[in-house]
Amino acid sequence: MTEVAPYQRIKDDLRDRIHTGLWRPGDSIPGEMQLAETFGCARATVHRALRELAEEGVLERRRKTGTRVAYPKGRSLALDIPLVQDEIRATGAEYKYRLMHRGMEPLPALPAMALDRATGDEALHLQCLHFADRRPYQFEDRWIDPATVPECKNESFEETGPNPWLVRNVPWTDAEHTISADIASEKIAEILDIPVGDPVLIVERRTWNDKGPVTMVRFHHPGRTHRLRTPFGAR
Amino acid sequence: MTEVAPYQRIKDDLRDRIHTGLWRPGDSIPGEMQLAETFGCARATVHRALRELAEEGVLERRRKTGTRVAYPKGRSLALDIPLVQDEIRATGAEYKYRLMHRGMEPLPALPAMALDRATGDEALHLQCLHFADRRPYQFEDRWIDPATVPECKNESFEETGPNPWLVRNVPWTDAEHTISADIASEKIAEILDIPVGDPVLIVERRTWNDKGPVTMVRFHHPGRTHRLRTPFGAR
DNA sequence: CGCGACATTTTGTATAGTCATAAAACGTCT
DNA sequence: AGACGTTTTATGACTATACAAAATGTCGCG
Repeated sequence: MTEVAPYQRIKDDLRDRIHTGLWRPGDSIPGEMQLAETFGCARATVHRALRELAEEGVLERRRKTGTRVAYPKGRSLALDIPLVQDEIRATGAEYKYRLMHRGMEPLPALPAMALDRATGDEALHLQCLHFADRRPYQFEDRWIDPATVPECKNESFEETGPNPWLVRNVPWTDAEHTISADIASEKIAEILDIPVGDPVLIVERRTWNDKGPVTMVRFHHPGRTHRLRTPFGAR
Repeated sequence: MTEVAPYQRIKDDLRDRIHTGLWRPGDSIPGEMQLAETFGCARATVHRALRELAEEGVLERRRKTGTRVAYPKGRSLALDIPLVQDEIRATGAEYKYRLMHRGMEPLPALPAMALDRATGDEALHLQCLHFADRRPYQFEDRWIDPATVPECKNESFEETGPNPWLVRNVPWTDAEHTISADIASEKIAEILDIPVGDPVLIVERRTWNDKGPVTMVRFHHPGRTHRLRTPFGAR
């Protein structure tokens, strides 16, 4: 029943040989044809296993030279960044959303640069608060480029946050995330209901379309309580 | 030019249909056979395109039901966490390493829990500083489980940091990362040469083997200057 | 000796055909 | 009508084969 697919068995087997140290970084491993023979399967099956392992960064493949065990590079760490409401509801807490500010405004220097526009160009500025069990959980400070997303001007964002709306209505192709730490300014402290000087964890996101920059947003979290964590067993 | 592989063209084409809104989340898309016909290729080629798009989370596939466009879930964000020395040297700065402390010590409560051992069990405790151009860049506070990695007791870690050594000598299978923000305590402030109360970005990592927990480590970075960022164009 | 043309090797991709598997739809029997 | 087994259908996986592309090594010519 839970018969594993052959290509999976091969992947696991090869991974094992690396994890046990039988094959070490830099080692050349047998060619596809030879492996196919030892595993008693077609080359295509071995190929798939090797291809996927290479995609995961475990192996490095070059034509003619063959396949070798990759030197461990930096870990690439897969963080899950779910929609806030999902994240909060997953913990069993009650989610609440409040729009604090909405208006077309000239872009200050920093967001302008982030959106690749000139300082002073008009853009939609949104500030929202997300609550978990009536306590501030995340402060969202967002700019949306009306040139790329003209529909945003007709949205009030009173009821639903910009994130779900954007995710649903504006497909994007590229994103960049930046994570940093800061301390709460007076304004941020008041908004998040924490003492001035407390740590704040900041996630900044910029997204692009084929048409250009879509939005740039900074999420502020109370740093003492908030953590970003990878799911266990990410391989 | 047909320099791109057909399965890639198909992937891009399908992605486009989604990004342009032709196909929207929840929509069913044509079956493999039908797509194969419209693209003028074999079913296997379409299959590969669909499989990879499903792996990327763009599509959802169920037998008999067919393939449909996935509702955008949380983004999973791939952070690169390179070895410190690579990270520093990549910026052109000079890298320097200093071992501050090394000793077999009874585990305090927190690291003990992280390593899944009893408080008071002996483990190897290391504290190191990594410099970029003579300025403190990262403070590393690490515990290594000697039960899983007995060789660690013979390593001085005077010259090379524990990270490269572990990466090279102790294969691991699972890792968990946690990112959080804090403010500099007196001790951390002195070590990192920043004012007390400044923000600190903390990355914590736990890694496992088939034999059990390997190591747990906390990296402290000056938060005003340090950023974690995703590589651009991660799709 | 230098260097370009060519052959070889190994991975990459495509194809058709087969079998497996899951789930929905259908039909039959009670 | 409802329960249960059968058929249908779409995806999932594997095999075998063929050819393409890339990198390397080699041969031969000037």
